[in-house]
Parts: sequence; C-alpha cells; structure tokens
Amino acid sequence: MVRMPVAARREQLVAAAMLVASRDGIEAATVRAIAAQAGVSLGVVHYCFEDKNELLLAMAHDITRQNLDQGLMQVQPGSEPTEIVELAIDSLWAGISATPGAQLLSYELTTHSMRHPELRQVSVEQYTVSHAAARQFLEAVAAVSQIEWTLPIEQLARLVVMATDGITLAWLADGDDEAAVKTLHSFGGFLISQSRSAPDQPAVAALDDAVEPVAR
Amino acid sequence: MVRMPVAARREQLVAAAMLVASRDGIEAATVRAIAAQAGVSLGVVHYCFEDKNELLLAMAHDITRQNLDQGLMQVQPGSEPTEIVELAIDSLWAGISATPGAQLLSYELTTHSMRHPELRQVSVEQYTVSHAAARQFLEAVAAVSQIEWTLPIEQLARLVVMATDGITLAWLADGDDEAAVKTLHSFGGFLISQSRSAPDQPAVAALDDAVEPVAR
DNA sequence: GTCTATAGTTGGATAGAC
DNA sequence: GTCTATCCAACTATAGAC
Repeated sequence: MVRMPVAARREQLVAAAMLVASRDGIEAATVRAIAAQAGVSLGVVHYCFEDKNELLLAMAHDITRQNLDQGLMQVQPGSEPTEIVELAIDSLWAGISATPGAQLLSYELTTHSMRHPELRQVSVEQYTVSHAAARQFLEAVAAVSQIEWTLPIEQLARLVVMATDGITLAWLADGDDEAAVKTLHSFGGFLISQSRSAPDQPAVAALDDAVEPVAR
Repeated sequence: MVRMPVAARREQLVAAAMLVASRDGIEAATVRAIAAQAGVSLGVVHYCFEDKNELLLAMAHDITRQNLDQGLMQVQPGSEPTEIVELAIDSLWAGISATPGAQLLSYELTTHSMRHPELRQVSVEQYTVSHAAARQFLEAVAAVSQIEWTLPIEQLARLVVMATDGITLAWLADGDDEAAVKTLHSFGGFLISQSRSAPDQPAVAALDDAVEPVAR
C-alpha cells in the first residue's frame, strides 16, 4: 500500500465515501464499503477519522460545496431578464438532471442529519448555502438587466430553493424530464412577474461576491 | 398476551411502526423496536409479515393514505378564489406544521424507496397521490369560484406539489414558521394569477371524486 | 504508518418448546 | 398462536503484530 500523508488520505476517503453514497445510498456508505472503495483496510479509516460521523460530516461538507458550485446559476450580461432567467434555469437543470445519484444523496443527507443531533448542522448548512446562492443569482439578474424585484430578496431566494427542491424530488420519483423542465419554466415565469424595470441603476454590483458556506 | 386475529395484529404492528418511525426515524424502525413498541415478541412480527420490507410497505401505504386525508385541502364554497386559496393554504399548513415527525418520515420513505427496488413503488405512489389530491383541489376551486385555470391542470398540480415539498423541507431544516407561511402565500398569489373568470359554468362537478391511491 | 485479527453490538430471520 | 433461544450476517471500533 502506498504511504500517504493523513490529509491526502482523508481526501481520498471522502472521495470514496461520496462515490459509494451517491451510487448506493447513504445507508450503504458503511465504513467497510468506503474502505473497500478506497482500496484501504478498515483500520485506516479509523486512523484518519475519529469515527464514522466525522467522515460523514466531511463528506457532507464537500457535497454542499460541490452543489453550490454546480448550482450557481450563470448570469449572462446584456440580455433581457426573461432570457437570463431561462438560460439560468436550463443550465441549472442540466446540472441536476445529469447527477440523480448526487441529488438523491443530498436529500438523504438532509433527512439523515435531521435525525442525528451530531449532524444537525449539515441540513442547516445545506439550506444556508442554497439560499445564499439563490440570493446571489437574483441580485446578479437585477443588476445586469436593470430591474428590481417586487418581493424582498430573501423571500424570492426562498422561493427559488423551494422550486429547485420540489421539482428535483418529484423528478427523482417519476423521472419525467419534460414535466420537470416545464415546471421549472412555469416557475421562471413567476419569477419574472415579480420584477419591474428599475428607475435608475447606480452601478453593476454584487456580481462576484463569493458565497462561502458556513464554516464548521 | 392477548390472542388476536392476524389481520388485527398486522394493523397493530403497522401502527407501532408508524409511531416508532415518525418519532425516531426510519433507520430506527427496526423489527425489534417495532415489536417492543407493540408489546409483542420478535417472532410475532415475522409471523405476521413475510419480512421487514413487507411491513415497511404496509406502513408506507398507510402513511400515504393518511397524508392524503390530511393534505386534502378543504374548499369553502361561495367565496372569492383568492380567499378560497388562502384558507386552503392555512389549513394545509396547519396540518403540516403540527406533524414534523410525520413529514420528515415521509421524505425518509421517499429517499429510502428510491434506493430499494422492492420499495420503489412507494415513492411513485406518494407522488401519484399528492398529484391527484392537488388536482382535485384545483378542480374544486375552479368549479366553486367560477374561474378557469390558464395552465393545464396537471402542470398546476405539479406546481402545488412542488411548493408543498419545497416549503416543508426548508421548514424542517430551519424551523422558520413565519418564512414558510410567507412563502406558501407567495405561491398562493402565483396560483391565483394563473386563473381567469370562466365565461360560463355548466355545473358544479368533480367535487367529491374519491382519490384512490394506486393499488399495490 | 499500515495491516490483521478480533472484540462487542445490533440487526433480520428461524427453530422448536409450550 | 406465542414465546424463548439461537443463528448468522453486518456493522463500528480497537488492540496489537509488523
């Protein structure tokens, strides 16, 4: 077996955990299965992590970051708000529909964390991050396309997260891509209806605020 | 121990399973824990059910029916559509916010069933039933308040289910009742915006169609 | 640092006494 | 029909050889 510094070993194990959990579900992500996937012996996992929870926590943290990067909707400058939103929705959906296992794992982590106090922060962090990403997106759209939102931005961000979760869950259950896309675009229409052209625009702002997940 | 016909024993065990699973999560709903909750010995469970999956299936089926009864939004005749929708939303939310454990269990069952082919039908049934309930509600609103929907009813029903799931999940994560209610009412406003007054109304129909879950 | 071996639980399922 | 006793598999975690 190749010798490896602990930090690198930890990364390897977290990657193996994500692979197993995405593919086979969180219940199947046992210490044994993860060790086998990484090609190391059982003891190595317990050498690198205090216990299984610590490993799951590290995995959840990485997944949340990954979902953030993937879910961050691109805003193309210079277009109509309608077109911006449509494009963002399509790219969001492309990311989701290509990774059903990861999406399902994300909801498994949510429910799992709600039943285990030691992992409770995972679901809180998931929503904090999703909300921040949605908010950033809405601010970028407003800045780029000279509109303002007629609802508080927190409220709209919550609606965006609601729609993403609701549509993804239904799609995982019935696999109906067409219905999911239609529903997403209906929601996009609603989003647009909650905007009006801004009277004046000071400057393009809030475009590249980094969204940092909550530290653990 | 009291002698009991198998059918009654099964009901008792399913009720015990629902109690344990709602309170402690689906992972904690082991055959042992369920038997203890019901006050019977381990062997009795295996006498009444082929295996654990069969018990979980029976439990899931009951829960889906229960969610249907609880989620069926009441339509008060003779009011404005806006008022009808608002009242229905409030009663829907009252039912949800009073039973966080049951809601969480419902999502645990969804993800669990998606990972286990033997239970795959559970999540399909959950969505079939939710969708039918939403559809029935939308038809009742239209019939009672003399409006028609400007989107296909299936599409709108899917949006209603999307909103319910998305809002409930976020609320389970952050416990923010106020935000959940606000978001629900924003969505209600969207729903109303997808209606127009009907030119003529033939008769009040589709008010008491029974919604049957998919048979298993 | 890494591995084997094993302890110690907990789970689903069954056999056989009553 | 019901209960006790038990089997066997899988899991987390650790001890100790190398």
